Parts: sequence; C-alpha cells; structure tokens
Amino acid sequence: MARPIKKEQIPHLQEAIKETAWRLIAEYGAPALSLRAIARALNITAPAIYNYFPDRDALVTALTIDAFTSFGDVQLKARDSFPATQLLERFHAIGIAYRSWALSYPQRYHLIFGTPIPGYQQQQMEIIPSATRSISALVSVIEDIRVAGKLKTENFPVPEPEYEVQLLTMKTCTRNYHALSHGVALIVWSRVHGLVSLEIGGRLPPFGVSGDVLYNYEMQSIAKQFIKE
Amino acid sequence: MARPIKKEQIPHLQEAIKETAWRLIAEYGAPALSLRAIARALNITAPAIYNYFPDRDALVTALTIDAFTSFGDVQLKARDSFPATQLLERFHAIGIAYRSWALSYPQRYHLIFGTPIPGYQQQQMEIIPSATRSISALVSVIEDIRVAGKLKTENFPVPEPEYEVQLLTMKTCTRNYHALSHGVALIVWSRVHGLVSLEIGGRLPPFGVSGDVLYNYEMQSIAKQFIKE
DNA sequence: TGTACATCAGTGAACGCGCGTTCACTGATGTAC
DNA sequence: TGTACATCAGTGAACGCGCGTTCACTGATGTAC
Repeated sequence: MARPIKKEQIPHLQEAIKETAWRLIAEYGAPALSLRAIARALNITAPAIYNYFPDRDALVTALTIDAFTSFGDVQLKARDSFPATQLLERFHAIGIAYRSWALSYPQRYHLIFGTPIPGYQQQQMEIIPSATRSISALVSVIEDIRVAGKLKTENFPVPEPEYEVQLLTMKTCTRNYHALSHGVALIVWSRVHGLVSLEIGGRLPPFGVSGDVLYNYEMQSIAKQFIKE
Repeated sequence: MARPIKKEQIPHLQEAIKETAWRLIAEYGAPALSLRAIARALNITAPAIYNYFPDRDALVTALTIDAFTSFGDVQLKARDSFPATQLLERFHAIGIAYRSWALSYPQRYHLIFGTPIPGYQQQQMEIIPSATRSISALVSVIEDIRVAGKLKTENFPVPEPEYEVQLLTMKTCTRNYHALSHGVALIVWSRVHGLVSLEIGGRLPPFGVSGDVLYNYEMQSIAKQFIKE
C-alpha cells in the first residue's frame, strides 16, 4: 500500500525527481528507469520518492503525460506561429516542429510513440487527454483546410458509420471534427512518424540522403497529395 | 567467461530454447525476456542454456537474426509469387506481405524494427546481412521498375556523392542498385513502417477506418506517386 | 519572548524477488579394446 | 560379447546484484499558547 500524497508539499523535489528521471531516460532508455537510480542521482533514499508518487508506474504515467504535454505545446505553438488564414504555412510549421521535437528528445518520443512497454497499458485513461491534445494541432489544421474546401480526398476511404460511437471518448477532448479530417490526419501522422522513428532509431544513415532532405521531400509529397493549391 | 559451444551438439534443445523465447516474447515482450524464464518453461535449469548460447545477448542476437531471416523469406517469397515481368504486382505483393507478417508476429516486428533496446547496439555486425536481405526484395523491385523506366523520381532528393563510400559495407549483401532506388525504397519503407507500427502498437482504432482499408489506400498512394502507368 | 507540542519529509534497515552467470558435479551415452 | 574409460549435456548450489516496496523512526520546522 502506498502512502497518500499530501497536496501541501513543496513541489521542488517532485520536479527534481521528474527531471532526473528524464535525464536517466535520455541516457539509458525508459525501460531501464528505476526509482533507486533516481534516488541515487539525487542523493536521496529511494523511499523518499513515495512521498511524491505512489509507485513506479505512477511516475512513468506522470512522465508520459508531461511528455505529451510538452510535445503538444510545441505543436500548438508551431501552428499558431502563423495566422489562421495561412493554412499551408501552419501545416508546414507543424511538420517541422514534429521532427524537431523528436530529434531533441528521442527518448521522450520513444516513450510516447514508440514500442509500448509490455505490461504497462493499464491506466491509459489518465494519458488520453494529453495525448489527444498533442495531435490536435495537426487535426485542427487539416479540418480548417477541409472547411476551406482545399482538402483533396478523392479515393480516401470513407469512415464506417460506427465511427461516431468509437469516437465518443475523445469528444470531450477535441472539437468535433469531420471524420475525413481525422482520417487524413492519421495518414499524415503515420508517414511523419515512420520517417522520424526510423531516423531517431538510427536506421537511415547508410542511404546517402540526410534526414532533413528526406523529411522535406516527404512533407512536400504529403502536401501535394492532400492539399489543393 | 562463457563455455565454448561445441558444434556436435544435437540441435534439438537449441531450437526449443529459441521457440520458447519467441513464445515468451510474444506474451511479455522482448525486454522482459530472461534466461531463467526460458529454462523454467522448458523444465530445464538455467545454466543448461549456456551450452547453446554464450550469454543472454547472444541469444537475443540469434533471435533477431532469425526474425530478420523469416521476415526476409516472406518478402522474397511474396516478390517471387509473380513473374519478373509483372513489377507492379510484385510491388503490391511485397506490401501486403509486409503488413501481414507484422500482424502475425507483432513482437518480432517490434524486436527488429521497433525502439532499439538501450545498451544493446553492440554486435550489429552479425545482424546486418539478414537485415539487409530482409529489405532487399523491396529494393530490388524498385530497381527493376527504375530500369524499366517506370520510376517517377521528379523532385526526389539526389543522394550525396559520398553515398558510394557509406554503402560499401552493404555491397557484399545486395546487388549494386542505383542510389535513387535505395532512396525511394527508404521512403516507401518509412510509410509502410509508420502505418504498420501504429497499427500493431494499437494506436489506430478510434478513427473509424480499419487497418486493412487504410493500408490499401496508403499502398495505392505510394504506387501512384512513384510508379508510372 | 519562551516553551510544549504536532507535523511530516526524508531516513535506514529490512523484506522477498528474479536476474545473469560461475562452478564443481553427475550420470547417461558411446567408443576402444 | 564384456569391460574400462572418456565425453559432455544438464544439474544444483551458490555468487552478487539491483530492484520495488514496507515500516518504524527521527529530527527539523512551524504553530499554539
């Protein structure tokens, strides 16, 4: 049984724990993260951590939410770096920011978008809001493009009728976008994720084309396929 | 110091160890794999495994090579299910086989293409041949398409001159394809990998379009972008 | 201003666990004569 | 055909390790009077 967490505590150590955890994750990867290693790095005893997180999984959940939030902040900031009328620029800025964040924090990217940790799918509920928000920048811009009549969706698969039901849980988190916008965003995301995850996984190098160049090409391909000019 | 492995040993237990390892990986994921768990499942003592693999990493390396080999077999078989003249059909068959293998063996897919295990990049050398072979089906078909003059590569980024040098290590494993073929194959692979890894990671469901439908759409998009008809 | 007391963040010892790996061994198998 | 011997795959005990988590505790801090 874990100790109850009191809200009056000074958040100083709580933040220090998370920062140290990120440092260790960046160095050794998320699966190797241990409470004792964090405590060691902070010159603290391991049980002290239990004053701030009920157990190890709760810490990982908090880190995951923080990562999604940080990533979402960057995505939304990129979108809003152009006025709402310049949809293509917004789309492009989001794409650039996506890769840039992943290259800056490869282990955070792996934590939130990489191979799911086995036996750690339990409390997904707490993560969903921040995860949904993190991709909302992309979906919202694609929805705006659709509303402006500039989304090319010939041949795009039509979402099933029960789509509405499946999406109920997310409705509290996002605007009620058109199903096509969600679909196109998903494909765009999968392409960007594919390239970025290969790059930060170190599987691109031997092919003579740098990550930047390939990524720019892929972004242009995506825009050409889905956006009318 | 690990015991030397004698070649005269009956391979029966060696195979049983690997099969059990795959079963455990399928159930609990690769990072959780332990020699003791394998031994337990086989009604064997853990040290017995050292008669077949010098240490845990060697076992994981062997499993990785097997996974790449099995995956490569499927890819090559898919390619060769159509005669060398029907390039588009070959291309399509490879794509279908890619997703199908990943869905059948999600944990193997994660092991070879997913988040790299931290602190386990050492003996990549032993893996490279099987890994290179595993994607050679795709590259070879794209090269054939290029040679047939049917590859669309307008705007495709031109590989750097030092490309030749970087590729030296792979030359023993693959035919000497044109750099553009490698580049296009890389983009195609990243798209397919993006969608498939999201699907087997369980991150597609709430979007109302099934994995098959999305995947078929994506394959058609790829073909339309890169292949002249 | 000074004393008694409550709070509670962090300590230190301890728990039980599973892990990789080593080592001397054993006992079945198979060969040599 | 029968005996002596070598081989060696698998055993069982043991090692040292780091882990998550519990628990009774302590000692600084801050409040009440």
